[in-house]
Amino acid sequence: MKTKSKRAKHRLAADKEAFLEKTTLRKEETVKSLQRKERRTGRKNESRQSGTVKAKRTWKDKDRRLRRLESNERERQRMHKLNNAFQALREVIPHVRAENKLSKIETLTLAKNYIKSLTSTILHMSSGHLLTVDGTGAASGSKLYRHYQQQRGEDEHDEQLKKYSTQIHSFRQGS
DNA sequence: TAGGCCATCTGGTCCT
DNA sequence: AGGACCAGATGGCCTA
Repeated sequence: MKTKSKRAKHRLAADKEAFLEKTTLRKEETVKSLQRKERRTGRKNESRQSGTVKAKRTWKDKDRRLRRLESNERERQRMHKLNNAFQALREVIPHVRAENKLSKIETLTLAKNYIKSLTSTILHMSSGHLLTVDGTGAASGSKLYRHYQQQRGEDEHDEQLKKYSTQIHSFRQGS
């Protein structure tokens, strides 16, 4: 695992505004490069086309170009939403230092193991509680527990906890 | 400088 | 038909 502390610190130091500025800058650069590209291809097309055919094509090209730009914008918005969701997920995963920004793949992997460890913990606790209360183990909680054991095996609980805490540890180490 | 991560563009496919 | 979703390509930034 790659060390992230420096980059993460740098990212946090730069506030949201700076980030937005950067994004805008990137966007402007992209637009400029697209315009350059367009001018190049435009010149090429101009040399090939003539008369009304040329006018029609230009109109069609402009229309197509406009649609493309619109769908690019929508795609950008969609990706921003996705990134917001990633950020929200990062914020609910405990025991990770705030400045240690997780990558997307790290976020997903850690979240998966966290959910697994929580699930097995809850099932263990509810099963133990119900068994001591009614002594039969016939309650729905312990049925659920038995089902979980059939699916996962008895040692899975400790495995999940170990896996999760190891992962947390490795992120803390920045390894 | 190589490699990882990310944002964006793009064309294809699916869905409403 | 038009928007949403997806995956590949590309290029920029950052770190070791």
